[in-house]
Amino acid sequence: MEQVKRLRADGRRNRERIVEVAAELVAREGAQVSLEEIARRAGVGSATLHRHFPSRQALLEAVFRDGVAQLCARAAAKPGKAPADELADWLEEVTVYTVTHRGLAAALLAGPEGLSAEDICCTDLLLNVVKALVARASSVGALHAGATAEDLVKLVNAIAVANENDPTTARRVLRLALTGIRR
Amino acid sequence: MEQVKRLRADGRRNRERIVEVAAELVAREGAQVSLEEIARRAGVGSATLHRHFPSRQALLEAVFRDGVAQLCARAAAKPGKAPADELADWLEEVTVYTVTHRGLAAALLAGPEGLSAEDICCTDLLLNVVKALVARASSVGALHAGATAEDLVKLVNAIAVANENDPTTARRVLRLALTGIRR
DNA sequence: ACCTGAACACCGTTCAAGT
DNA sequence: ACCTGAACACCGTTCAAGT
Repeated sequence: MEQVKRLRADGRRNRERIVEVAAELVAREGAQVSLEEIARRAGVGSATLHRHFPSRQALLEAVFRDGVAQLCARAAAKPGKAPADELADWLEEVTVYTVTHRGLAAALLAGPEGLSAEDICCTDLLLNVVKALVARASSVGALHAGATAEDLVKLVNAIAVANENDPTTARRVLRLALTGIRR
Repeated sequence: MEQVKRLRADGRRNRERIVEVAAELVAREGAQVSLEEIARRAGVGSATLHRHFPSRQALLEAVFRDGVAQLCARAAAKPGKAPADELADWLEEVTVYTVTHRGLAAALLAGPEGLSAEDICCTDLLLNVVKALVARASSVGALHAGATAEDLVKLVNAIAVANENDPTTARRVLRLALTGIRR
């Protein structure tokens, strides 16, 4: 799943170990965790971490990409609901997933900046799924014209980053946003 | 407007100078600007900054409080629109104000944490206004039951923090959220 | 009462030197 | 080709010593 450049065996081992330790520490301390500490616990020099992952964002993406890809894979396997409900439900699922995986919201918000041009970021994975769901709901006329996939992803990311570790509030605020304020 | 404890004249001057410099640097570099640099440019020792403002959040609040208070004061002076429109318009105004004042979104999101218990934070100022507008719109039955003032402030803060320096997108996403996705 | 400068324990990034 | 450890220029916080 994770596409890795051809590396010498020790290089690959180090890379994997760094991501493993990073996942653990980011989950515990958030996206701002010290890179120095990650390197220390992974048993590598700080320069090694930095060459494998030229930016904090690149490391965060490596930590979260597989999980997000799996989340996206689950989007297809849904029962035959009304397309607008399908979209709403999936946005809710993404929101809860993001909020319960510390550091992911921050990574999504930063998007592709700080990444090398070739690798696709988690935001793009999500965006593709949302685009498909929006197209489906649109085609049956169930969607408001202003509801674009880009803005919906922005909205979900925004709510997630503002409610890290609080899935209950995040879900409630998202539902409010998908419903609108007027009776 | 800014309530200041009784201080010796030189203490008061230093405090004012720190807030002045902080406002300038936060506007230019964002909420994460170095406190060390603020102290340096204000011509005080870092310890002095730290005693006047025991946390970064306390300094940010001091930087933004007056502006937010003025924004809140403007809420009353509105023509006689439908209450739900009045609420929507004001939320839009807050969003644009926040997004165009760099660092404010981060300060609002952090809320009262890192502040001494007595001083009221910017979030509370906004919340009071939104509560009043929600009550008015609710009383004429124009509002969806799920739309609480607390969640609306959360929503606005979320959208603002995710769209710093991009008022166009922020406004568009907010309108989407206030309208809902369904046709 | 309030200030300063130094001390402390960090941090991210880069680079020469190793294997 | 990949690694390491040290060097560099920072950072926030605290504390002794000053006025």
